[in-house]
Amino acid sequence: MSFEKEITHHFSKGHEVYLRNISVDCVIFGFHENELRVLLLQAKYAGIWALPGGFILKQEHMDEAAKRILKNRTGLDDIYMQQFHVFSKPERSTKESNQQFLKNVGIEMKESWMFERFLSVGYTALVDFTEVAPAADVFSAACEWFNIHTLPEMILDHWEILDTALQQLQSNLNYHPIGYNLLPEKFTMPELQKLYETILNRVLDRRNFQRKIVATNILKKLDETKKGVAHKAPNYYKFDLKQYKKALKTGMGFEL
Amino acid sequence: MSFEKEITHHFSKGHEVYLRNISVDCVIFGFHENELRVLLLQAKYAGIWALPGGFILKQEHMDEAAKRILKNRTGLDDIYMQQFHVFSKPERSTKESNQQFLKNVGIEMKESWMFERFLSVGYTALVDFTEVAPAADVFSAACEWFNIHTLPEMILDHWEILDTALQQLQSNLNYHPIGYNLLPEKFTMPELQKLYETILNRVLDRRNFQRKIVATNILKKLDETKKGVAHKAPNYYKFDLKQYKKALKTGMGFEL
DNA sequence: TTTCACTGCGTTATTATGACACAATGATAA
DNA sequence: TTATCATTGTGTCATAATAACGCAGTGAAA
Repeated sequence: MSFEKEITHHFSKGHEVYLRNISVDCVIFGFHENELRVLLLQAKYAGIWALPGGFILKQEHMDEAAKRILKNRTGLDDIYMQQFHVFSKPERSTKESNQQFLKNVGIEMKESWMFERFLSVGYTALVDFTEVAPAADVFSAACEWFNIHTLPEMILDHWEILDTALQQLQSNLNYHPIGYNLLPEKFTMPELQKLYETILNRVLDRRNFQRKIVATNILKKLDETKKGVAHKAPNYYKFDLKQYKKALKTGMGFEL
Repeated sequence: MSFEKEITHHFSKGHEVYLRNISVDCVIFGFHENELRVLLLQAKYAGIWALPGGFILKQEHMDEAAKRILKNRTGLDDIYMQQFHVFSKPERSTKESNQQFLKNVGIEMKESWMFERFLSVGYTALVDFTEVAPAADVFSAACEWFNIHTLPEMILDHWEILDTALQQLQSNLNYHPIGYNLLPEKFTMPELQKLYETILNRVLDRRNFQRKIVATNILKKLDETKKGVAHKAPNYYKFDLKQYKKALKTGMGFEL
């Protein structure tokens, strides 16, 4: 299908497939080079950026919709995602921006379900940066990672959505060992600490951090040290999946 | 307007006023006689119970919709409410039950926005039991308080919604001093402790509880003791609103 | 071979927590 | 009038958790 046809179809027939008035936006976090990053899409004909989002199929669980969106943008399957908030300001309507988008494409349309007001449900995903293959969709010109401290201008209330996700990530980190999803399978203690420091945005005592994280029992120390590194080589660790899941459920005492 | 006319109008024209495919359900907690209670509505013609719920007006913030629903059922204004989860199972559709409802009323209708699938956003409200005047709506035969341990049969997934709300209340209680909304203006230390014990569903040491709650600085001890009580009269306390709000924001360390 | 930045494994002082003791109170019963 | 007794207010102590810091080991680079 041609680009214009696809757009026209989505605007004129989409309401036959999707639920009305409600959308899903995903805040996809990754960790790379000691930086916390989020995956953003660049809207075509505008240059402005947006969170990867989409709509819920008429017979689809909302969680499945979020996973479908994640899969399309990252190629990743079977990732833990979590809804965290519904954004519902009446002014967050996409009417003008969607009409502008159509105009830019060169399509005229008087009415569309896409011109109505949308609530948006925010989802958080934590992914292993090294496994992601960012892919744009038909509405987007680009799909890229951004450091959370150097974000570009974003459409609508997407900055607010992102900020809320970040706050939730920070407070979750205090009670749940979140690292599992953001790091490669094996990692060093300094890497894990940097992840925590980056998310919490403060420095932690190296030795106390190690003591507490080891006390949770969620780590397995591997018989392998990092190679080709200046100074003393740190040991590799990996998560003990069984203990980790147990810890997630009980929400273990875990203050840093 | 007659009852039948009102129903017919809601089913045939409601989509011109409300957003589609999305509803709001409220879990309204109260505390009375050392019991945690929730406010439920009894559906007409069915006898089965339901959480007070409703829909979002086309130009209304979702929080306002929740407050409107609360106000209509309790008469209360200006109450703190919080969204806590979106329930989105495709099977939670209200189609059959709504068709059955119409049939019972004696109305025939082939199509209605009310037959479509609805996602529901759960809201929690904490109210002062003594101030509430439960009021049924046009769909409901009764509006009553239920002890959370002796709940009646409920429609759809409303038990799941209530259970999720309760869990969230419990975990919030560990980090935020929630009592303010559930108690009358002045209260005794044993009353406050009973509230915590009821929500957490375990007994707490009287002396350690007092030490910790006083340490948070959110209470003001009044120069007044409870009258007409057997044994030693407990002192009255009230919340120091300023300190209380500060504590809510910082999410003070507060484990029980 | 030395330097140096970093890692791994400790110690100590302070604070928070859980478990329990005891005197004070005031309606009720003797 | 006085004794009783369940309940409240305050305090103590042993233990656990936490923060702050020391020091030796390692291995690439100088």
